[in-house]
Amino acid sequence: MDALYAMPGHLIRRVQQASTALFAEECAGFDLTSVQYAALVAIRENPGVDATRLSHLIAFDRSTLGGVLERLEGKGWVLRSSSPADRRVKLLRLTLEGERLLRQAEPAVRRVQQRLLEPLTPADRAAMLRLLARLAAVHNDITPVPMRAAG
Amino acid sequence: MDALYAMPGHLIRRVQQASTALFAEECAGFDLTSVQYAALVAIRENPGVDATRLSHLIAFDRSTLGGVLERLEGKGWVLRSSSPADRRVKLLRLTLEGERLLRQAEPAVRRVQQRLLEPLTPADRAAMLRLLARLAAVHNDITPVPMRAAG
DNA sequence: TAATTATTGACAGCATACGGTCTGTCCGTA
DNA sequence: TACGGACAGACCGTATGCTGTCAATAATTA
Repeated sequence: MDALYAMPGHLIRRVQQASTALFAEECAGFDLTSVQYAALVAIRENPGVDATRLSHLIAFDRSTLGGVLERLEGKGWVLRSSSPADRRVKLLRLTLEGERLLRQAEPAVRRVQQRLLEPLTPADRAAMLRLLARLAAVHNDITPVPMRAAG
Repeated sequence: MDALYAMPGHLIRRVQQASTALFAEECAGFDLTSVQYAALVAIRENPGVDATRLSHLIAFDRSTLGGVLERLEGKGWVLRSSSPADRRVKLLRLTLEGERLLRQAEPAVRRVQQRLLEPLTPADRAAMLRLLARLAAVHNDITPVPMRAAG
């Protein structure tokens, strides 16, 4: 069992669990998950994206993203409109409600990030960010998005 | 969007994604997920545990673990037997098949852990492990297992 | 001992996460 | 211009991950 507790895979899973729990706690009042938050931010910064490009931006599986967008649309935070240029595509943008929610939630999300690394010293926090970014970047080069959109 | 890519929460999610992808790749022939592997190892090291104690050991939600155990039992790797001492409890142990599979999969799992941190320098690998362990330990003190079993 | 409380596993329900498939659509090319 | 391949979104199926609830049973206490 020592082996299991020392495995990076297991440790990363635990930290991810902590991250999700902190997000849920801080954003309890917003009916918002971390996944939905990432999607909203990406849509705000890229109004008019389609779902496939969005899935690349935030590294979601396309199937997963479909459900996420459906719920965001249901809550009135996102609009999906057919593209006049390409009838396959649905363009995404935030509603005013969506933008308002995002502004309101941002302080809570900042607290999540802060609390997540709080147990570390400032130097260790910087190191952790650097190392995570490095691993994420390498993975990004190898598998930009879970399988399906690699080619 | 820069903000999103620099958030530890997002980065951890990406690294966890990489970890899962590597596990799936290395263990493709075993019909085994990382979650199932952790459960098998913990049962091997603690023969006769019940599901609730097991969920503490590997930090799974109890409900989630139920489904995992069901699948492991279905594949003939785990036995669930009623406890004579407490009729609420089902005791868990590996079958011979389960032990055999675990032995066979272990090299692949080691490769996963190695490949996951391979992009880092040896010094950075050690740092990463230390920092992850620190964060996981702190979270462990605060929420031993997702909600339900904290008391 | 009887009533209360706690615990265990099962189940329902929602939200990711991923792979596979299908239909409709676009686009380059013959 | 017809055709084959690439691509977009919709679905389906499986596996986590978590919350809440329930019945059975154990432990505690009045």
